[in-house]
Amino acid sequence: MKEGPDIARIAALIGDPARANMLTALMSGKALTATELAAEAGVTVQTASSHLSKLDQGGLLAPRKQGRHKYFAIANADVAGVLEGLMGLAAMNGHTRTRTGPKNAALRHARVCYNHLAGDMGIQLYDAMLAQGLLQEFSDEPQLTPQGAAFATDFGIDLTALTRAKAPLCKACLDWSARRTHLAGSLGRALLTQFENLGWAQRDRSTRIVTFTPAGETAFQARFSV
Amino acid sequence: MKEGPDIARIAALIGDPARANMLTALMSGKALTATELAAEAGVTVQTASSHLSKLDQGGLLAPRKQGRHKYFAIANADVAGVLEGLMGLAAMNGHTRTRTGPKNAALRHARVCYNHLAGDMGIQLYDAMLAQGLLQEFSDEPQLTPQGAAFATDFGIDLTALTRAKAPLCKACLDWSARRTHLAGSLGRALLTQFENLGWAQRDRSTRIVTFTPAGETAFQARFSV
DNA sequence: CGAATGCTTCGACTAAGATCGAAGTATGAA
DNA sequence: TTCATACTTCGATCTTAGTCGAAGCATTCG
Repeated sequence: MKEGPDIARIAALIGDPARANMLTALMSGKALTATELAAEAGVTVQTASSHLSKLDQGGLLAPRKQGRHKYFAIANADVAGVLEGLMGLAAMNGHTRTRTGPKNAALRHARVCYNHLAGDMGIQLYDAMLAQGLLQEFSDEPQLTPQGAAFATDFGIDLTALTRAKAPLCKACLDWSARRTHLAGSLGRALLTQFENLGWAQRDRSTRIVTFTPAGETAFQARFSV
Repeated sequence: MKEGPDIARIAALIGDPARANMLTALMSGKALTATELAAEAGVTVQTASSHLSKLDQGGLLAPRKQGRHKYFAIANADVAGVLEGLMGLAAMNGHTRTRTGPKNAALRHARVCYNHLAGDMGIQLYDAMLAQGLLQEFSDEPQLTPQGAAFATDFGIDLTALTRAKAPLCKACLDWSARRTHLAGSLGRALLTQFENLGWAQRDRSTRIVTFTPAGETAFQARFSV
């Protein structure tokens, strides 16, 4: 009955528990199949299928058919941003479905947040890069310094390829578990990939947890100490 | 049933049409009473009261009692950011409750987006400040240049007071009607206030429309031409 | 070609919650 | 005090949409 974009429709889309669980699972950045997402949300495949088609129609998901599988992923960075924002709001107001346990502790320690590293280690990475002068904050947004660029190249990251893309290189992302800033953007993404390539860490398929090997943990600590 | 913040609860909060209308109305930055919001949403006061208490409990609103009135406002910038993000998503997918008409045209031309200027004129302001070297973009986030600081002071804005506050001075905000960037942050806010103080423009109480006087329009065009 | 797997459609059931009338509380004015 | 205004609470009704069983396509494999 009013003017303006129909914010209610897509908010309601995210507002269903089953759909929210699916979206949260997809925030790992990985594409998942309908059956996997059904398990993730705790519903049957029929129900999941109905939900997924609605999310797709709402433009929140980008489905991709591959043989008899259908993979779903978050549609774009805008959607991911809104979801992270909602997580922040929910965390701020204590509306967390607290299930404290080892799983949750691992999540708080190191996890994937739409393709970049979050959790305690994500925060440490960000703080260390600031302290070492690799990053600098301009009005709350991080900016890569010349030293930072040299470091990135030395670390095996192709900066020219990243800057060619339209996505911003550095972006601040607010962590919902600790309410602290960590590094997003294409550089944050490239760093996590590089951690994996170096054998320092490994992403878990569906839980968003990032597991560092003992050697990887020490190498990380040596390189990114505050 | 899952770990993580309960994103569904607050998304569902925004997802009800009546509540979404209230929130959209409050995006003007002005505080409104329960009765005004009831009219805005097209429901009775009883219903509105129920909705408002839920929004309050969810931490999305900041109510303030004043005599026998109760004023509601958006709780904080985080909430406003999520709402703008949702508007962007909705607009992107064509989920607009299109009611094209003079009212909508005025909205597209100049409107308030959580206290700063948006619409065509907001975009023009941003582009002109970039072209004149008052702003510069670092990784998609605007930054005030020394010339920009001089201009702001000359324009009657107390920059030292703004920088003292914790809120970022400059921030990019994506317009949902045109998908273009305009200036948010405390500077964007101060500029709109200054436009009002100079008698260039006037905000409408409930529609978010910003009306420029003929003199104000020409003064604006003279100062902020690309 | 079956057989098996992954996903979608259909239809019926159910539960959550939005809505409003009516009555109740609080503040301000006469 | 009495009336009026602003808001909240209660209770009943009713619509919406989430859910799953069953059946139907589509794709791959033996």
